[in-house]
Amino acid sequence: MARPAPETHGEILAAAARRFGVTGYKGTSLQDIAREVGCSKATVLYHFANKEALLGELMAPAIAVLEALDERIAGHTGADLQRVAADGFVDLAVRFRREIALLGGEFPDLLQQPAFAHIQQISERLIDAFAGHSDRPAARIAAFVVLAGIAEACAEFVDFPDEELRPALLAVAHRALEPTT
Amino acid sequence: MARPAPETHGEILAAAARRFGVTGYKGTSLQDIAREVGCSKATVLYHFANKEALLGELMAPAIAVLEALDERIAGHTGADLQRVAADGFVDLAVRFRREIALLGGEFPDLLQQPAFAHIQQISERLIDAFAGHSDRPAARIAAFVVLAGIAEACAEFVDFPDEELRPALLAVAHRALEPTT
DNA sequence: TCAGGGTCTGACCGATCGGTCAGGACGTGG
DNA sequence: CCACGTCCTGACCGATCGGTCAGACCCTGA
Repeated sequence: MARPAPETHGEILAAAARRFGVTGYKGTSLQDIAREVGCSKATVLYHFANKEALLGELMAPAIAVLEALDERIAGHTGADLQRVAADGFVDLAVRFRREIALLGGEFPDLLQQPAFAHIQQISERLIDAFAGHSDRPAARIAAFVVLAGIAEACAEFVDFPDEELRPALLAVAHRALEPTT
Repeated sequence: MARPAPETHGEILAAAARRFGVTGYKGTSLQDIAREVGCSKATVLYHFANKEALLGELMAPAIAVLEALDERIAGHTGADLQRVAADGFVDLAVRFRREIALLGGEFPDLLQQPAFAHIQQISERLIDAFAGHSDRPAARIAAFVVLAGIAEACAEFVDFPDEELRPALLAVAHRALEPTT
């Protein structure tokens, strides 16, 4: 091969994003990624400690924004909280919909891993915000439907332009969420 | 072991449903299922041709009801269609939420298999019905959010009583779906 | 008593998984 | 010229996967 410039790291990252998006995390082998890059599996593991580290580096920007949103909603209450959470989450989901898509619906499994444990808690706080801090089952169920539905829709409509997807998701979110009592 | 009655078939089915629900289809091995039953992996494969046949028998009732819903919505139009589709899907999702949960978010992968290919088409017709036959992007996006969100919520709220889950899902579905123009 | 069919099992198979390791190729500074 | 660090590789590892197979066990009917 004799690559003059060591841009392999980025190429592996891009190839992994593509493969994860098609066949999911568990469904993609290091062999698959190496084949797409055109290098050996050992090279992939030279640039990344292991498969999980690859996923971690791929998700890092999205997670950082998610944590920022988590801090932001902590300063709001009532209907204001609901609006800030919905707007913030839709914006995040649209911006990072490629990252959401590449998980391929494997959120539940991946969130079990200790490295992503705090994301589970953040998503629970988001549900709580969507529900307007209400613990009525109907409010919590509606909040979950909105959160999960938006995430899935972002994975589905990956090729839609941002300026069309974002307002449509915002509209359905505000329609679906109950007004805070 | 010396089992007097050959009820092993049903025991394997029940054990598979439990395991799939916890670790998903791909994440559950025939070994896992055999261990839960207390028999050998070979016994599992004596009662079922292969792993996919096991899943097929587990999902058969839910698929039959889904196909019935698909036929039923074919006879309606307009706002009537939207209401029938939403009510029918919520009812189906609640009744078979255990089956939805045991797929563990692996729908996209599993639907690729030719055995489940027609389910993909049914879900597309459901989206179409939710959107009131509109091809406006916003309507189709809202329809997808509702469909995916309800499915995910059913998997999440597996232990909720039917009579509490069903009306809550119906309410959020009717709120979220745009009125047909 | 014995033949036959249903049930079940341990041993085994090839494939693939994530991951390790010794070492080759190559550019660079002393 | 040589030593060193970076980049990369083929060969290999143990584990696990879904699936096969010959045969053991047991009940039943002739």
